[in-house]
Amino acid sequence: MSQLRQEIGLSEHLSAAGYRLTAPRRAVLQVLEEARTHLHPEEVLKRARLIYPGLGRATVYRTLALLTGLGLLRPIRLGGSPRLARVTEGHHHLVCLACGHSFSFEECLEGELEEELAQRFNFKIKGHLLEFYGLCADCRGE
Amino acid sequence: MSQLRQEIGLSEHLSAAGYRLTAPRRAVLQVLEEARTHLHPEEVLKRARLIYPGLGRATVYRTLALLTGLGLLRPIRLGGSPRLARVTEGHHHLVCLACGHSFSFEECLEGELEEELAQRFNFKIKGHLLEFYGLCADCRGE
DNA sequence: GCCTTAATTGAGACATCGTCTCAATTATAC
DNA sequence: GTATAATTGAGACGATGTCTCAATTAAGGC
Ligand SMILES: [Mn+2]
Ligand SMILES: [Mn+2]
Ligand SMILES: [Zn+2]
Ligand SMILES: [Zn+2]
Repeated sequence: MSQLRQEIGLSEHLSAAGYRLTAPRRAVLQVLEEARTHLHPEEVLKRARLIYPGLGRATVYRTLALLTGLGLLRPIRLGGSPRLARVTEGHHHLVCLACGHSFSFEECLEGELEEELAQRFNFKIKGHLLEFYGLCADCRGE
Repeated sequence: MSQLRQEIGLSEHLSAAGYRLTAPRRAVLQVLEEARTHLHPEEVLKRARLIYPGLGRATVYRTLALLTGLGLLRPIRLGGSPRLARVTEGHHHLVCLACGHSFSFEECLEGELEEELAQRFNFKIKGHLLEFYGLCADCRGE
């Protein structure tokens, strides 16, 4: 019996939590699932309107808040601008304080710490973010 | 000869970088140096006006941007609201995605990684931020 | 399939936050 | 002191995010 990894989408989570699956929400969810980068909230609105033209700004923000409250989404801030990230993605960045550019890396050291903190604070940890910040080569004028 | 640890203030950094030391800026710097928490930018404005009443909003944001560009200050986001932090402070938080409350911890694992990344990206690292996020006990209804 | 009903919606006013322009002020070097 | 360029506050402006409310609609019970 091959045990296939069950990929649970955002919409399954939403309805499992007792929220209605409406057309406006589906549009927002689709945009989030198809996004390959950390999207700006207004970019989510723009893209979702291509799927569901009448979509209101408030609905987008309401849906984003819903997903955040469920621990599925995470608002981050990269180089001054607000972005959205799936909680399960790793976020490891170097961010330049002068120009805002960011660079990604993959190393992850937080496994051990996570368990310890979860116990100490009675906290259900869903993800983490590690940022180093400083000045990039360009901004140091080198 | 006792080697006293020289505490260099923000204003010394500013003038060393060739910026003028004006009364409005001094007020902002004083607020930042006396702050015991991560301040909201608008809170900086309010407090600095107690020192220098005529202070304009733009001047505050301009000064904050200056300090950020020099790598002395770091805009962070805690539970949905923008905050300012001294770059040299450690920032290790658990943040609840539902209510926004945050908890601090002290453990720090990033020393080794820091050097490696600085080389790889030719980046001058000034500080870091480590956040775990998830759901606190209250928000899980326990 | 219909009905009922509470959840959800979009419009648009509103609030907050942050930026920009420009004429007036002022820190600094000489 | 003077010259000069940096810096300032006012206030318009733009962007982002929230709120209210009447209209719509998903979902469950029949
Ligand atoms: Mn990691
Ligand atoms: Mn650390
Ligand atoms: Zn840079
Ligand atoms: Zn919470």
